[in-house]
Amino acid sequence: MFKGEIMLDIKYLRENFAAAGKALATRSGSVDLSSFKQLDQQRRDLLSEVEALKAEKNIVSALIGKTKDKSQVQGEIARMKEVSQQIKGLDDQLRSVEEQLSELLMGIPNIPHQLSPVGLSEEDNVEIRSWGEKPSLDFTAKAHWDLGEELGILDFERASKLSGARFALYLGAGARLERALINFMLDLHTEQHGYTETLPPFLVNRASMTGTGQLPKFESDLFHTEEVDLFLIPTAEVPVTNIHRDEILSEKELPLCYTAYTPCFRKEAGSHGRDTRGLIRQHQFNKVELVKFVRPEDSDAELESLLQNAETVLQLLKLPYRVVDLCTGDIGFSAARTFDIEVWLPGQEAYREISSCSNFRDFQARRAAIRFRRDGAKKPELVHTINGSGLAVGRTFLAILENYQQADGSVLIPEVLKPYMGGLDKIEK
RNA sequence: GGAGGAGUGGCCGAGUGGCUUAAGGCGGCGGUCUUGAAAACCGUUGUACGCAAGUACCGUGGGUUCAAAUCCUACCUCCUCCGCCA
Repeated sequence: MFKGEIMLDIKYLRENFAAAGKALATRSGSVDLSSFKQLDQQRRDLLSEVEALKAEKNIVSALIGKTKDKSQVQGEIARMKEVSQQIKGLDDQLRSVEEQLSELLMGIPNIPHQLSPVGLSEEDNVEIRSWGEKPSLDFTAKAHWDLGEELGILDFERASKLSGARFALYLGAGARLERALINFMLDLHTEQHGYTETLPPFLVNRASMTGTGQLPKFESDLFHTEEVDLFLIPTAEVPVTNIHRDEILSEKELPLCYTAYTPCFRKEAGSHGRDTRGLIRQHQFNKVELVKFVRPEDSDAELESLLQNAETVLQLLKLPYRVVDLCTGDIGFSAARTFDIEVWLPGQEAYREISSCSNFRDFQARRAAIRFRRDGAKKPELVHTINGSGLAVGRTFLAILENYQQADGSVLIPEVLKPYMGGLDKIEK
């Protein structure tokens, strides 16, 4: 039953138990499926037992209803009273078994895509292409936090006074540049790439977080509001994907493509000591997200085109990057396949992630009950969902600072952003 | 925050304890008629689990009853009025 929710893929797991376990084993972290078979069998046994009793109850109750003289059916009434108690008991057992089963299933990550390279960690990711020339500077490249503070467009000290570590205060041309990037990205994706702009809530409920896979497993990564049971979104993926939760779409409206600018909030629990300086890892950052709902047979191609839409942003900004195919050990919980785009940062002499584009196949669609009906078909099918950053705005901002820095400490404005900067072509002291 | 009202199928809407496996209408689909179309008429039209019989679902969760869309209860959402507020 699992009221309201779509049955998790119990049938698939039942029929492909060994294969699923094997595929999941290539992921990082262990998945314990040992209790599945027993719970599944218990559930089915209870279900058939309780349904038989309910069928009997329905028939006898109808008979009692039709009988005018209730004294003739006192025996039936007494018996049904007992049957009702039995049903109540069995329903309680069933609910408990289903809760355990649901908890187990909700904790199982997505099965990796067949095309994802098998590997244990980041080390085994596969670079599939790179674009652009790394700038050859005839001076020592500065890190963006030094550049930003010297130019007076970033103030980390005051941000920490306001909120604490891992927050940033943008000032003047810096604030303007962040806003310019948001507008530039949204305009590009809506006007050139065919996405519909959305501006969703930044706080969502448990059902939404569960639909996309953040809950129940990753609650500790999320900011939560105390008085009402809501969470600050860690990515626009959550509200935007959940737009169509519990809906049946029609085949002709697919693919549905949305873009959204939102701030994102992450606790970054467990990353103490990493990227403590600068904009790389913040509790709050801006991101423009791309989200697609597609037919299953289109999802591989649609991921590729979404990836290109994200790459286009970097190409227009003339920022060098590479694309990495994540291996099975490095893919996130909900994703089946993920391409990361990593931008070149001269200040760190390293590529750093600036976008993550994933095909979730039917994983989120199942949890969030997002389906579509093919033309002429009777039964609805699960859609595939795809999303990716297009791009992380804060990281784009810092990539511009580091790649466009000049010997005198000033920073040039990329050509395509000038109209968004009121014609400004350089940030200087 | 205070006082009222309401949540029923894709949509509108009837239903205040048992011939409701939810009336009727609209929309959708199929058909009859037509040179074709419209109109009219006839039929059909939710989701999940299950091989099936069947079971569940009338905002959500509990409860009362042999029997709940219908009664009780808590919560959620929306509407109206008052207060406060960007």
